[in-house]
Amino acid sequence: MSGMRSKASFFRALDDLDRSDDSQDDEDSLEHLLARAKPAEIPNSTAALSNTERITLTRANTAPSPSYTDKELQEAVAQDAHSRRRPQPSESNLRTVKRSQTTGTMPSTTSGHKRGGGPALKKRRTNSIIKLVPEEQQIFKDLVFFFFPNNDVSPSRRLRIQRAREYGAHWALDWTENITHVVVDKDLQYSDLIKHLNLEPFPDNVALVNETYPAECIRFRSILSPSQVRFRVEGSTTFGQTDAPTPAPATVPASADSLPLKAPRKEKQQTPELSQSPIRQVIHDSEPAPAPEVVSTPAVPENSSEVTRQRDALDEIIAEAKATSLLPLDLIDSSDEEPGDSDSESESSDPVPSRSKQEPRGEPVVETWARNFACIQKFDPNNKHDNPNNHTIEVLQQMLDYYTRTGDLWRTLAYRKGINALRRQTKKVTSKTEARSIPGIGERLADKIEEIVLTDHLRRLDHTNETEADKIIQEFLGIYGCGLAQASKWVAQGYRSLSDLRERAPLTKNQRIGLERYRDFAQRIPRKEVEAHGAVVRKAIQAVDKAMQVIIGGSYRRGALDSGDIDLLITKPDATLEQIRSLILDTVVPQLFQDGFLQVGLQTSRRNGDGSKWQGASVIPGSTVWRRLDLLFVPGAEFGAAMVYFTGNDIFNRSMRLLARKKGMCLNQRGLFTDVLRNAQVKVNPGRLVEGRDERRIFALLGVPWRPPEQRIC
DNA sequence: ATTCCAACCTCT
DNA sequence: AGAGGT
DNA sequence: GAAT
Ligand SMILES: Cc1cn([C@H]2C[C@H](O)[C@@H](COP(=O)(O)OP(=O)(O)OP(=O)(O)O)O2)c(=O)[nH]c1=O
Ligand SMILES: [Mg+2]
Repeated sequence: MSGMRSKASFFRALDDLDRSDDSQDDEDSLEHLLARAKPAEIPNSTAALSNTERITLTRANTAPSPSYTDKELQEAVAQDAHSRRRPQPSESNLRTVKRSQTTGTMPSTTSGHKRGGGPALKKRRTNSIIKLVPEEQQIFKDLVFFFFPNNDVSPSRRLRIQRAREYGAHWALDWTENITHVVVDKDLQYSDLIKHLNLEPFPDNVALVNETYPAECIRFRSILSPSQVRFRVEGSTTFGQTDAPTPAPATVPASADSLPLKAPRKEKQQTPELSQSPIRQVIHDSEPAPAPEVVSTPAVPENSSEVTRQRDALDEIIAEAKATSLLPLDLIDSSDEEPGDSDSESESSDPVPSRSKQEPRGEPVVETWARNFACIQKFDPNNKHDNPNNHTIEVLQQMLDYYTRTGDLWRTLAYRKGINALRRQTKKVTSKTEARSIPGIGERLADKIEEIVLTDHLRRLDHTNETEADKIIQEFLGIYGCGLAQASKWVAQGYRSLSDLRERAPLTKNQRIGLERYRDFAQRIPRKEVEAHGAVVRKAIQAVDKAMQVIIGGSYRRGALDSGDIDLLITKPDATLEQIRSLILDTVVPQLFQDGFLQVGLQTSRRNGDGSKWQGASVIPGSTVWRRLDLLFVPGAEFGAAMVYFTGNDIFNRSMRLLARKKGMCLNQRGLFTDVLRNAQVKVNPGRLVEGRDERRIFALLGVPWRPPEQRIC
């Protein structure tokens, strides 16, 4: 509940931030800040502090924005004319095609008699030539749209219609039999439509959608289910059905990105290298009854060479739209029938079921539109080596990294999309125009791509990247309890090192701990030690309640050779949250403190009656290095959803959740919910729980082929 | 100009 | 509310 | 930053 509010404000804040910065050359503003605040001026008093305004990292935009409108327009026009003469300019994606306005190629043309004449005629003239998108992208092919109202010529509406037609839709001016979709404008209601058309029972073979529908379909590159709640026309009879009967799907390149402000850490793990045998442990948890035990599987390695899944963090962040489209559309990669799986993924790690079972029909058919979600992607098929744009991508990723660290969410998003688009090109992109023609790559990125290709270098990175202030901020971000806002503020105030902070800066309790244990927390935790921490906690817990289960999640469950922290999920099939919480907080935690295992609590839900986690630090006997420990209390009924959440990785989670959202559902750590009603981001109705206990079923209900934890790295 | 956006929990 | 965290 |  409070979540909604904070979420809305979260994005508002981001938007503000966004607006304030703008580029050109932003980074040296940090240098200015640094220069301005000399060490001597470091504020000591709290008064000084409170007066200090938050100084943003980036400076106000002095440079004029690109403004290319006119020129662009001319170019577009010229190109249009040109291509009309010579229909197939190799360069352009777009073909221009002449089409009659209403239903050109349609059977049973509804024809052309435009109803009134005047304005319609004019419209027809201006619209008679539309640029059709390449045929394979014409998602609306053979569909007939009726836009309501059909007499209004507002620019935005015309644009919508035009775009729909570019994607193959036929536009019916009059009410005809062959209409497949009625698109109702924003502030009109179902009753208006009925009145206007004079038809009472709205034909049930015609889809009724609101004005956002066509654009969304285009965004997802496919026909979305018109019955989704978000497409509902105000006042229309709300069918109980969500989109169960959804016939069609869509596509999406979309996004899944995260804003890991803290240093993205390279998760070097997975595939234990060759000889390094196989510590590979897999938890298997089958059904509702969580049977969390650890089973070690025999060596996996086979060909360690192939997937060097060394993908760096940036790489991972990307993810969303890797292998795009172009696949023959249907059964994604349910390769099931060929057990050999020659090329890849030893799924050897797959839990339980005997391999013989092989379970072929398990894989859901993934709707085409959902294919590009990172969580659905097969795993790591292509990548890195063989990509012709490899170098360009690497450089752009440094930019992405920069904007990530800098907290610029939207630019980060844009870079990720651009990089993903680039990654799925089959040949090297060498010119600006070539780059420009790729969706997701605009003027500025195209410039950068060209520069990289030509000079092997991006000048912008010279000062953006490894600036002194930047490094300091990076260092500060390593402090647990210090985020970008605090780090920037400290830099602006003139603090330049950890010892500056230690000596003079006012710190919160957690920041003090984070600072004191800076080295400890920065160290990776070997897999073995993660297990050891888990064992200590498990022992302590089971001394009190034998049925209580402790499962190691996070990167450990994904097979990582080392982890940044220890994530423990604590559950019992029939227990409620209250029972688990009180057992842990009242009994186990105090005991473990007494044992000298736990060192501090960092987030302990002490205030909150309804806490569901405990975070702190622990030390394994014989060591002096503090480790961050994260306990999650999970009632049995929420086990599956909690496993999904706690296994991650974060990008994978976001991708799953975005997918759920696109399907009108909501996935969180407690379960998968359906029929969620949102009113502009804000959840109005929490929806109905569909599944919480069974991890596999959550995948299945979302239409995501099961992916073992090792493959959930995006 | 606006949208893009995961969904939560805890502390100050 | 805004910062931090998972 | 890109697309609308
Ligand atoms: C950081 C983060 C984690 N999670 C989930 C997925 C993670 O696997 C799980 C635990 O978080 P983390 O422990 O932060 O991440 P991790 O275990 O995947 O990697 P590391 O080795 O650095 O510890 O919580 C999110 O859903 N969103 C987030 O932003
Ligand atoms: Mg972890």
